[in-house]
Amino acid sequence: MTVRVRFAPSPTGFMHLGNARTALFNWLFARHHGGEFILRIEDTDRERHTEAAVQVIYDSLKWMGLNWDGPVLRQSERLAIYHEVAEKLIAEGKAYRCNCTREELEAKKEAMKDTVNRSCYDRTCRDKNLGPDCGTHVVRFKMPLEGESSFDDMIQGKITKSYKDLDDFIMIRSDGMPTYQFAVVVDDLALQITHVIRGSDHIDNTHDQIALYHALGKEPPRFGHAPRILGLSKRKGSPSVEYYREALGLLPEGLNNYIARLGWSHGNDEIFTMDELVKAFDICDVNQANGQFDEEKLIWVNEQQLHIVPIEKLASYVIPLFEKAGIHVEAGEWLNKLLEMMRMRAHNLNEIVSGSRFVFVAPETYDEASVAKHFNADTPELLNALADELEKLDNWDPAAIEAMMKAFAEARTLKMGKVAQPARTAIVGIAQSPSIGDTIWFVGQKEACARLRKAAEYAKSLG
RNA sequence: GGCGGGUUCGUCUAGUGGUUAGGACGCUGGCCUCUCACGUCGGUAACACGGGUUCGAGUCCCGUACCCGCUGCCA
Repeated sequence: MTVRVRFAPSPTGFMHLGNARTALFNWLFARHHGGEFILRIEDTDRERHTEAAVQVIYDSLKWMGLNWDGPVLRQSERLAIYHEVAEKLIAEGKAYRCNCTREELEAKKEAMKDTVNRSCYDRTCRDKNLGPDCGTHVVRFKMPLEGESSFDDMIQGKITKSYKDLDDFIMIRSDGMPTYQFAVVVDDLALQITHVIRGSDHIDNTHDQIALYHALGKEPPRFGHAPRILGLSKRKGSPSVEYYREALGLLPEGLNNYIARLGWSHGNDEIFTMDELVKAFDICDVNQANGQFDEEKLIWVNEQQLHIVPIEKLASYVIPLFEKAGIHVEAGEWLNKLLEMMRMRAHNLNEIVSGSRFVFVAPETYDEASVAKHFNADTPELLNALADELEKLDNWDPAAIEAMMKAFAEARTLKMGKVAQPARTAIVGIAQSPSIGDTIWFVGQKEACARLRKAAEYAKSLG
C-alpha cells in the first residue's frame, strides 16, 4: 500500500507557522516513504475564503519547496458527494435529521449549564425518523451510546474516549453545507488517504471521525497528532511564513530546518539539508509535548543554512532582494564570489544585501564612531598615499592588495590595523566589512582610489 | 464544569531501571584576527511536586499542581 497523505488548510489569508509545520511533516512523511502528498483546500466556510487567500497557500508551499502531487481538491466543488453519503447513512439508520432550532439548542444548553456533563446534544430527534420534509434541519451522526472509542496515534500513543462523552455531531448544516468533521472523512476516503498528520488540536475530533469511518464500513487511516507551537502571538504581526520570511530574511531551508526540529529530533543533530530531512524524518520521533517558538534559534538555524546552501541557490534567493533594494546584479561567477564573501558574516538574506551595498554604492556619510576612532591628523596624507600605491598596483587581486597594504604599513612602521581601518572607513563608510583585500577588490581599483581621496578630503575638513 | 493530552537547563531537545543527566540556542570567559563576523576551546543552567513499585527511578504506577486542546450549524 503506497502512502498517501494530505495537507488540508483552510484559506485564511496567511500561512500560519503551525500550519507550515503540519505541511512540512506531511511532505517529509510522504517523501520519506516514497508516497504522495496531496493538497486539499478546506473551503466549506464560504464567508471566509477568497481566491487571494488560496493563492497565499500555493505561494508559501512553493517557497518552502513542498511540491504537491496531483490536482488540488476543493471541498466546495464536492457538495453533491457529501449529500449522497449523508443520505446513505440516514437510510441505514446511522444518521438522522434534526430540526431543533438554534434557539432551542441554546436554551437546552443553558439549562444544562450546571449539570455534570453539559457538552452534548440531548438527542431529542435521534429516534424521530424525521423525513426530508421536516422543515429546516441539519443531519446528525448517530453516535454509539456505549463502550469506548480508542485509536493508536503515531505520535501520542493510545488515546481513548468513552462514547458517552461523544456527541451526535452535525454532518450537514441547515444550509446544506457539510461540516468539516463530515467532509474531512468523505474526502480522505475519496483520496484514499492512508495517514493523517495534523495538529493535536484535532485529537478529540478523531473519535468522531473514526466512528464515521466505521459507520461507512471503512477502515480509518492511521493518525498522527503533532504538538502545537506555542508563543506565536500576533504581537509582531501575523505569525506567518510570509512575515518571518521577510522580517528575518529567511531561506526556505532555514525555516524548514527550524520548524522540523521544533517538536522533532534526530539524536543530537541540528542542521539538516532538505534531503537529509527526508532521509531522517520519522513521524514516530515527533514529540508529544507542545513547543515554545524561539526566534533566536530560528535565526541561528537560518544562518547555518545560509552558510551551507549551494551558492547558485543562494544567488537565486538574493537576486530579487537586491533588485528590491535598487541594486541590479546578475547571476554568475562574480556574484558567487561576492556571496561567498558575505554569507559567513551575514545572519540572513537581508543582511547579505545590506552588507554588500558598499560594493555598489559609495558611502554618502561616514560612521561617526568609526571616524572618531580611526581618523586623525595623519589620515589625509595616509589615505592619499595609499591611493597612490593602489593606483600603481597592476595585479588586481585581493591577496595582492592585502600584501601591498601590509608592505605599506610596514614601511611606515604601522600596524596593519592602523592602515586597514582608516581605509575601510573611507571605502565602506564604516569600520566594518569583509577582509580589507576583498573589500577593496570588489569596489574596484578606480573607485577605491576615488573613495580614498574623497575621504582624505573629508578627514582634512575635520581639522 | 466535563473530557482528552502534556510536564528534563530560560528555550529546542537526548535519554527507553544503574549516566559525573548529553547536545544545541541564548548568555558568558579565552583563542583566532586588519574591523565586523565565522570558527574554535571553556563556563552557566534542568528531571514540576508528593506518594508508591524496585537493591536501584528522569525512566514504571497513582495522586496533586500547572500548561495545552476539545466541549460551534469554525476548521
